Amino acid sequence: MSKELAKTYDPHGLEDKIYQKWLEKKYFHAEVDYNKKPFTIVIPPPNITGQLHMGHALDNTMQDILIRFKRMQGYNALWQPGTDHASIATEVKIIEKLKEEGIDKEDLGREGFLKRAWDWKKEYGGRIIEQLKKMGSSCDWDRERFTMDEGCSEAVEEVFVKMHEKGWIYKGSRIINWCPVCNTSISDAEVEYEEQAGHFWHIKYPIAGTDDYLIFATTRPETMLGDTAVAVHPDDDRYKHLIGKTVTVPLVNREIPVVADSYVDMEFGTGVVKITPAHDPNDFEVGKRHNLPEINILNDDATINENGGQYEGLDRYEARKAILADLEKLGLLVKIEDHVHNVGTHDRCKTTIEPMIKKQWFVKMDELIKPAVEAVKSKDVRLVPERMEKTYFNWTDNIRDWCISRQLWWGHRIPAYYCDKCGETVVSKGMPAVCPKCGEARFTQDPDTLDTWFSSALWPFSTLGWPKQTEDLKYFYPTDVLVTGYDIIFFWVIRMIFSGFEQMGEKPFKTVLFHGLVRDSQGRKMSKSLGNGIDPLEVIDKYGADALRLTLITGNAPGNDMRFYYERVEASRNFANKIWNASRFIMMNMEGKKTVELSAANLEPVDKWIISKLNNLVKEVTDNMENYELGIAVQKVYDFIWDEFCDWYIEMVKPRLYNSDNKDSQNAALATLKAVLIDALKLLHPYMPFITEEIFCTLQNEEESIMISKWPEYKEENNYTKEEKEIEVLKEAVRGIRNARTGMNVPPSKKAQVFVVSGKQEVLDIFAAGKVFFAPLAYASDVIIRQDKTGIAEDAVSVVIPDAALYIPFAELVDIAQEVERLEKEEEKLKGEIKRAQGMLNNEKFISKAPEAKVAEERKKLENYTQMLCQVQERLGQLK
RNA sequence: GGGAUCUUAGCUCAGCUGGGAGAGCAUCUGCCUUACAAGCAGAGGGUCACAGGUUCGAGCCCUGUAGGUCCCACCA
Repeated sequence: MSKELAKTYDPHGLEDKIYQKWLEKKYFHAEVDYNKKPFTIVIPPPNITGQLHMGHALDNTMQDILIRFKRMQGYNALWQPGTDHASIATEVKIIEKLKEEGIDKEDLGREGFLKRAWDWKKEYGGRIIEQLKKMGSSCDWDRERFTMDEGCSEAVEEVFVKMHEKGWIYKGSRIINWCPVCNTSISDAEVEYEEQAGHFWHIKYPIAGTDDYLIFATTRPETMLGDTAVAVHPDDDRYKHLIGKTVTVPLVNREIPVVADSYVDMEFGTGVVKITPAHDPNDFEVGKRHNLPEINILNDDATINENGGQYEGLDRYEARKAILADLEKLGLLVKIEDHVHNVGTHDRCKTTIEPMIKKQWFVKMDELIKPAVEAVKSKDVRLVPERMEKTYFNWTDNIRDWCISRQLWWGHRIPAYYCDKCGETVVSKGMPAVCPKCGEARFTQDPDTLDTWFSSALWPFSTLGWPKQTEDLKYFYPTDVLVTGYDIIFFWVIRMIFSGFEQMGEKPFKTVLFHGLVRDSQGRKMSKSLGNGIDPLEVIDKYGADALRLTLITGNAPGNDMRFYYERVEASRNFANKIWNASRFIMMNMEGKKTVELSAANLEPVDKWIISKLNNLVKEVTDNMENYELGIAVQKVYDFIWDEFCDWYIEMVKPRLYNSDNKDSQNAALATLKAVLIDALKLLHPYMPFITEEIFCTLQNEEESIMISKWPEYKEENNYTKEEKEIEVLKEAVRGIRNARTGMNVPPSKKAQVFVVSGKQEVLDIFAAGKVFFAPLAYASDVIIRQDKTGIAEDAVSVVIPDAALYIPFAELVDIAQEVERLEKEEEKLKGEIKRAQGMLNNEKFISKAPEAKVAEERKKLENYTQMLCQVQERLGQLK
């Protein structure tokens, strides 16, 4: 006896209860087992500052689908979870929180601050994990990791020391992006360019020893305090004579040379550029080429420093105002133009960054990147969709050294130690014992921490135990698929790939499956400031996680953005309800009957038809999923369940279920219903894990869980081509009759006789065999099968299908004029089809060049249509 | 400036290697048919942005044009 399903589908409570069961049974847990093939996914670790948003929901749904699919296929599936310390994002949050308490970061000191940070981690670090569980994520929670846990930290130190020894990590004075609010350097990838309305100030510098001037334009006049040259193009005739001369920087009265450099664009502005090597990346390069001094004019908080003379202490924007005012007084400000330009801002706090020269740690990229480029080129690492390769190479081709030091406290501290006595730098795991240079035993560790991506780059192997050579690492690495958004290709994907090759000598994953952004119903990015974000938890609360998952995965191709709106979730929920009710119906009919075995001998043509359909579905869906076409795969399952199974098959077997006289037939129907439902549920399970589990377990409580059941397989013996065709004939006839009846406004309650007429005995046999369900579906009071149409009322409604005609004598109900109109429409349609087919077949080139099968197909169609047209025309002749 | 991508039904989008245009929602009509009105049965609605080309055959491949979105570089 099976349990009963609740009367209506309600995900509330159900989902939590099921998830709890899965956890208790340890279904998510994976252990090394050489008898099984591994399938591994590492989660993109969410930030500990994070709340679940739609992006996470999509990302994790995709991963869960793949993991559940592979687990059912018999792989040893490991989904490795964890969280990211997210150094700057978290530090900013903590500082905000401290501010509310009236505490300044500096007051706490490093130790105190870190204690607060760990408290934060404790409090919020697990929040998003709990939210992921709501989604149904089948992560191996026993293996949860954190980028700053002991093992990951060891991995970071190991890599830093190794790469430093190799010379690929170095400390250097370079121009970097400085965030004056966060007080730290940031990498190029963290700079966001924002279009801003600004001005072009045209300024004159007096040429030394003359009364003449050089005029140039600038958007950042305050940087003139750090000018050490002006540059012109070497071929610019207007200025050739001035090369080598000097000009005076007003206000600070510094004599600086006029240099020639092809970096200058003659066409742009006046063709003269002021050069500030310490505060502009291009100028920095020019400065290097011409050996110019680098004058830093800014403090870390972007106020002017002692090099700024009378402007010292002013904020950068106040200084700008003051300088412009002073220039104007001196008559050196020529004009002001409105100018829209791109301003670099910090992606976290939106502050305008200042380029500055600082001593920072860098990773040398030129050699490191090579295997990562090669791997993608050779498809050793496959990007899905393929076009992402172009984005990938766009970055690798223009790679610059990676600035990895951050002037932050929350993160992995750089393992570099400076001798207190001689200042020697020692990079080592842990504090060195003595200075190799002077023998001193006291050191001070570098105060900086590492870019948060430095540790996430190691995530695929650090989570498996590296640098220890663990069994996990041997077995589960390289991982199989990485699922992530295309927006972090540069930040994360590339860095994992080169780190994998460098540290492990092997790629970190075989495939990267990209998804797009989840946007709002109007196509806008969901954001806090717009307030247009939809909380996945709210959606789950309203419609269930299954509905949310299905919504996120359908109607969307890999790497494409998608719009999210509630109507779509509703449609998904309706589908869940549909399956629920169909299952309830099947179980109701199984009540009190002995469990039946599926036996081919007892199967009727409809049973074979649906089994054959399912068999093809299994093949297609499996193929689609192997190719990461998740949306296509689930769409096919959806169509199969709703259209073929519910709307056709269940309706077709109802008469057999209600008639207990023929037990064999009833059993065959029940067995088929059950078997097909179970396999369909299995195919759907990766997408909608909760509802499928609930139904599966209710339906057959001998098995523990659908999630560890076997994935359906394509079987040659389940291929019933003949029955598939036969049932399609009946479906076609039913559709035709329904169509005709609707056209006449005949209500379903009004039954009528249906005559089936065909000269072909095999067609008549099909109807004879299917009569039991054909009759109710065609609203027939009786189905009369014969070889000719003698004795059928002249004014009967007629429906033409290939090789047969159906007649429905409605007597008083038939409106002859309407019937003629309908048949004429049919005639037109058929004529069109015939014309099309003839067009193709009359084309000699088509006959000679197109594949034979295609030509035969068209011939068969032409034959069918011609024959149908004949019947329609004959009928029309009678009626007119 | 370089690159990517999109333009398909009223709306949102699928359409896998070229072989008779699909779904969901919306609209219209008829149904409480004993699993489901969160449903059933039907209907209407598309020169697949435009212009060329390749091909027996193009929504799909190539070239160009227009418009939208995004990424990178960067404008002193």
